[in-house]
Amino acid sequence: MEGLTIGQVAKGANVNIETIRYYEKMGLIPEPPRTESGYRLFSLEAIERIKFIKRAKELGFTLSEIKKLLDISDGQEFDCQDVQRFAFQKLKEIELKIHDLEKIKAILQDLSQKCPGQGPISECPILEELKEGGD
Amino acid sequence: MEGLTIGQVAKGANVNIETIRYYEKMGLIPEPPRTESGYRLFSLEAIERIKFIKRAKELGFTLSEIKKLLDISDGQEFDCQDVQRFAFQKLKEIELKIHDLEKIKAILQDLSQKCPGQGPISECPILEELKEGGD
DNA sequence: CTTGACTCTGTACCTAACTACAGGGGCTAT
DNA sequence: ATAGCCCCTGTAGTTAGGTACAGAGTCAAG
Repeated sequence: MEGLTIGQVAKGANVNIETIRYYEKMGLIPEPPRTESGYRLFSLEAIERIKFIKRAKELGFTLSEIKKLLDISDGQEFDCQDVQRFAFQKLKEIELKIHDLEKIKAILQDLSQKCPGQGPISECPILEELKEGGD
Repeated sequence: MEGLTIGQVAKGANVNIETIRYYEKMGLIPEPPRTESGYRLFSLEAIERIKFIKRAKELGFTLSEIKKLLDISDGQEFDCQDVQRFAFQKLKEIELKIHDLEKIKAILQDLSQKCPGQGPISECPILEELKEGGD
């Protein structure tokens, strides 16, 4: 049998089976070919695609943003101007995210240095540092 | 009248009023003092706190993670070892997030360069680039 | 001293993103 | 050839994170 079953893909990408069918229904992954009896047959790429979706979600992107990203990368998005606009906007967002993450990172580093392994923490400048992140 | 009404805070943080009450109920913001008639009176800090929550959400943190972060920064978390462990783990996560964002950023830059402003896009290595982000 | 905008509590409703059946069929090792 | 695990569709239920009333009280301006 050529290709992976849905269960193998689920295991490989560490999601559950229903999630894969859900992504398929939502258009995030292409409909795979089927066996005679109707079983889905996936390629290894499907695993990578699902892993990507997972990562992007953890970065705060919604499934519909991720779909757009994937559509573009698949060449499904033909209006180049639209792509440019989308890419530019996402780039700004990503830069802001990186910026904010760097700040939280610095704060956490600071925090864990101030914490000697015992006793209470006095005060932390977490909010001060993040007053202006953007909107 | 000393302090801000919930409506003013909502406007200032650009969220709606119900969200603020929801965050209060969830323990993300402290219960503010009240007027005689029962109106909440917030300080400016409340706005910053809510803005922080908003930003952190956009970075893919859940409200309960954000709560933990805030509890620690408020000094509500007294077990220093626990703080250390949490901080260390979050630092790893953040570094991974930054790393993945940098990758998506590079891809988008690449994409928008390949896109001259007209015609279809051929193929994009978006998945190739993100094969191993971590899990 | 009333009108309109604001606030209160409590409960119900909503969307995104799953997750869990139910009922039925397929595959494979003994 | 049957037991045990896998897959199918379809539909219903769940969780997180809000959002929207309803019904009642409050405040500030004219």
